[in-house]
Amino acid sequence: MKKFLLVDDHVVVRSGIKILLSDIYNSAEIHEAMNGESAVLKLKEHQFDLIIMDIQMPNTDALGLMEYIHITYPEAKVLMFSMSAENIYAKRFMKAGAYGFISKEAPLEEITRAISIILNNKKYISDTFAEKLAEDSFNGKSGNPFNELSPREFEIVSLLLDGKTVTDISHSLNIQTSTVGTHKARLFDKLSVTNLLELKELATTYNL
Amino acid sequence: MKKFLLVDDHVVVRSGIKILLSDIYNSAEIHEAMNGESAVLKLKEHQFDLIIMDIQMPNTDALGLMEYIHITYPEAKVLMFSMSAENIYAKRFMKAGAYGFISKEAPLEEITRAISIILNNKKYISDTFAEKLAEDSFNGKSGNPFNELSPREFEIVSLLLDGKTVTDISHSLNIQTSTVGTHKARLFDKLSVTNLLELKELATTYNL
DNA sequence: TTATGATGTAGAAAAAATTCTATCTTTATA
DNA sequence: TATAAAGATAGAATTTTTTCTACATCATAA
Repeated sequence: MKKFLLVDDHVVVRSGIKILLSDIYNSAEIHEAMNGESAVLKLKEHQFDLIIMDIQMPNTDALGLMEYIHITYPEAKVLMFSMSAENIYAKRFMKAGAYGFISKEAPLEEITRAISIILNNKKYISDTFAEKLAEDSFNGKSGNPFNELSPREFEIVSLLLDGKTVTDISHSLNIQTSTVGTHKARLFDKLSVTNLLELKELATTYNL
Repeated sequence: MKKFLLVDDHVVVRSGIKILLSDIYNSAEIHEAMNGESAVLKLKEHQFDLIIMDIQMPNTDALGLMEYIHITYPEAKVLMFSMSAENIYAKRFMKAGAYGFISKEAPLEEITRAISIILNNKKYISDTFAEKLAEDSFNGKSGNPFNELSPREFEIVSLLLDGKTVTDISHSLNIQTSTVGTHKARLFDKLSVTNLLELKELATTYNL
């Protein structure tokens, strides 16, 4: 008999997954937690076959929780659920020990497939995400993406995150705006972001 | 026998609500739509007792859909579902003709209560939302600066927060970039922000 | 009912940002 | 050490954004 733990702050989402699970794994034991705190308690009381966790919960640091679980229960298998499509967090969560990362927008079959793959002790990686990963490991990159930045790029990224414009930066660094622009384009590329807000988000997750 | 329509892009959420509904209203007929387009089709085919709709769906302008429903089927009753807590959107949706607005974080009882109230032809307003409304009318001004924005400005601020550029917006709204620029400048002024990051921060503190 | 202010729109001009290409320099590394 | 890769820099051309002005519409308060 399988034991599942659902960590999500939304009742309807939990119910939805619950139905899905009990449909496939009859007589499964399904526990729920609506935040990190109650998840930690549940984990102390039970040993789960699979933990399904939302990445965005108010008052809960999902990444921190993932790391905690991985360290405290190394064999625990966690499938991360994201409200939005595969995003910049995926890699981070996989690195923190998650067994899979999937969007709630994914079709039912993909969700059930992810679950069954993980229950068979394999990691689940969506096609689009796999591509990204392959690309990265091919390039030998790993770790904090901000570490890939050159000193000058890092200097500029900090100013950018401070709300400074390209022109501001060109003034305070005494270089041309085209130079700042070039740095900016290169650093956006290295960090795989396409706009300031994404950059901000990335910086926040790496608490820069 | 009741007829429901669920409009939400997430399978798990739809299933969750479905269970909830069929638990209370046995033999209810529950239809599903995963986007605005299919919702419109469903609406042409059936007459629903209640429409439950997510406010955030990719490729779907939920507010526009709400307005469309209200105009095309004036007696239709729509309960808006929001992923985040009651937020700035609530007021707008109620204004657009919604019968209720509720967070998916709400406890199960509140959700079922909201549904039954609306089925009895009354509008449902959550306590916290009612409080906010009262507060607003008491202060004359809202505590939330986003309420000062005009509909168009609000539309644009949402897209901006979505990482869309001025040009992107001008295309999707079929207006000139200068027009978008004007709106942007006015809304920055109203919100007293000077750049996108400040806007984002403000939006976050008001959990938009 | 009229005047006022907010709103939605855009043209034109100006400013800012981006892109592309090309140096020169520094730093690995075969 | 020679050579290639990575980094810092810009000029020029182009694209995007901003700003300023203007005008029509609409709601509303006097």
